[in-house]
Amino acid sequence: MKLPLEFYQEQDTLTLSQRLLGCELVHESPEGTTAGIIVETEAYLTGDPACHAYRRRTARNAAMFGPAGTLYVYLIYGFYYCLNVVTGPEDVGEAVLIRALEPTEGISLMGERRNLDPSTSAGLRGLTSGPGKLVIAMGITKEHNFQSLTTPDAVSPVYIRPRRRTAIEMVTTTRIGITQGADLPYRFYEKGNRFVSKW
DNA sequence: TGAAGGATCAACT
DNA sequence: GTTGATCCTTCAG
Repeated sequence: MKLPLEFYQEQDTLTLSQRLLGCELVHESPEGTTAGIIVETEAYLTGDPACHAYRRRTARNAAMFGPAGTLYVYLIYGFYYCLNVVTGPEDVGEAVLIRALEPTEGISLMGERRNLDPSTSAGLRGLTSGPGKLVIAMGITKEHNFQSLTTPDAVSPVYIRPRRRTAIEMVTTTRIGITQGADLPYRFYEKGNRFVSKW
């Protein structure tokens, strides 16, 4: 059921950013399985000054240069991790940032990880309504950097599967929290979904 | 060798 | 609306 390698290989980064909306991100962790529908993404392309791979390949951004369908996890502001899906051919540093999820599975486990009460409306929304939050709720760590979304390795499996739902209305805007390339329309989210981080 | 700054969040006023 | 928490990477000297 998981999306095959070809899904990541055969589409460019901007197309993938849009097509990942409505798909479901799954983590089969030792504590239990958590999953959520992707409702917000951002694209980071080569030649884009906001992209970590813009300057050159370094130890930090090396995963972005891996094959499509690889995970890129990195620390931001010293506190939080962000989760990216690597796209583009090998040796091309492009990726899609997953910015928000709508929880579907393992909600009580997410609540424990986030120290929130999912039985309240605010608590539920707070589980995954931002890139740093969803990484905590899903139990994803820096150990998942470089892991494949299609070929499980030693770390607990993370993958994305299609999820049938009615056609969504998509909104295209500029990206959040960056200074370079701030005018580029590379952010995509599901219109009206309350788990989107900001609208 | 050092210092600046960043794809964030939560708790303040 | 503003600010503090806190750490790793990068670039300059």
